[in-house]
Amino acid sequence: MSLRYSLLGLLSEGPASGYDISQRFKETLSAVWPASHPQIYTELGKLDKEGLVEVTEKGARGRKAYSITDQGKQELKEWLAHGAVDHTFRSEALIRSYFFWLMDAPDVLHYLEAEKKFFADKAAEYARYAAAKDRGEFGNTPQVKAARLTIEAGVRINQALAEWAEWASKRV
Amino acid sequence: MSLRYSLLGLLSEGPASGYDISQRFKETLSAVWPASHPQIYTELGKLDKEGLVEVTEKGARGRKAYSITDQGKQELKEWLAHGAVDHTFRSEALIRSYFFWLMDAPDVLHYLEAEKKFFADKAAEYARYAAAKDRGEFGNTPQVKAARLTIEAGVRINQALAEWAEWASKRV
DNA sequence: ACGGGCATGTAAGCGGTTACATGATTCG
DNA sequence: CGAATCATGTAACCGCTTACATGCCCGT
Repeated sequence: MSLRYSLLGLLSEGPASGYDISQRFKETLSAVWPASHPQIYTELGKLDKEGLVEVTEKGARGRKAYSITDQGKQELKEWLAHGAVDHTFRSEALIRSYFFWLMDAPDVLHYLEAEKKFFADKAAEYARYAAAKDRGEFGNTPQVKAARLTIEAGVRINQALAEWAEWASKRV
Repeated sequence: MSLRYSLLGLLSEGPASGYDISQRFKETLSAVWPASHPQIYTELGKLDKEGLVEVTEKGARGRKAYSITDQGKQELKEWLAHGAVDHTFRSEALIRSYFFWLMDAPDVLHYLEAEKKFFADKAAEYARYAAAKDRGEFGNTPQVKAARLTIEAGVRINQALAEWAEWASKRV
């Protein structure tokens, strides 16, 4: 259901094609939710059939720009106001730590080193993006402000995990 | 693939039934990876067919205890040593922050308040568990030490998100 | 003895990934 | 003009969830 409402939310900012949405996802939302392009295209098709979005523009090479309908807006607001929150958390990378006892210490340290770097780089990448938003490079619309909050979560999670990797390697 | 290797890893600690594994998952691993019981039972069946695990004990009311085979051990070690790490991160709860601009400020604050509490509670729950492990209540085997690292990641992520919710509510 | 939770499963369906396919532009 | 990349999709498959089904054991 998450992708569904993500699409409705993104289309609330204005009409967009599948490709547009794919790009916008990469910028910020991908920090907290992945979305592949086939899934986006098929989901847009479903939303269209259900009348929650509609094609309002056709451009070059088969480009179809979708707009959210009133029904779509209503469903999105309903979800935001009353939809249950799913707190499920998934991280394959962390599963492995549970099985460190099956690995040699040097391999574990090597793994943790790489993980630390990965998370630190991600955190830095998101932090740069956040700083650009703070400088007003994307304007100061409510949308940008909200996205600023989301990206901050990305920064903090990745920072926390980089520190965790550091801490863990001292314990091995 | 993650569940598959989680099962092989858990069975490396000793024979266990589907239910046993379900319980052990809840204790620690569920902080970083969810696993429902139907999925566990079906995956154990598949692993059995492939010869990576085998039924070594049959008990009351159809209980089947599985053990990891040599082939299973080998496949697990191969994964731990050379398997690619998937860093995908999923959190429905954070998606919503991207759409705060569609909500009334009071609703947003209310949502963030609840989120903060949720994450703080989770962090505290995992921290209690970690403290018990540090006190040696579960022994001091390599397995317990590794699980200690995993649970620490759970603590830190949830702490980070509780702080994020606090920070975000000041920015609304 | 029987009600509630323990324990084990099966089946259907959806969400999501991977692989494949194709035409349209842009750039060197 | 050819290569790379942009942009849009389709199909098959798999992981995972939800709902259903069932028998056993324990406490009252």
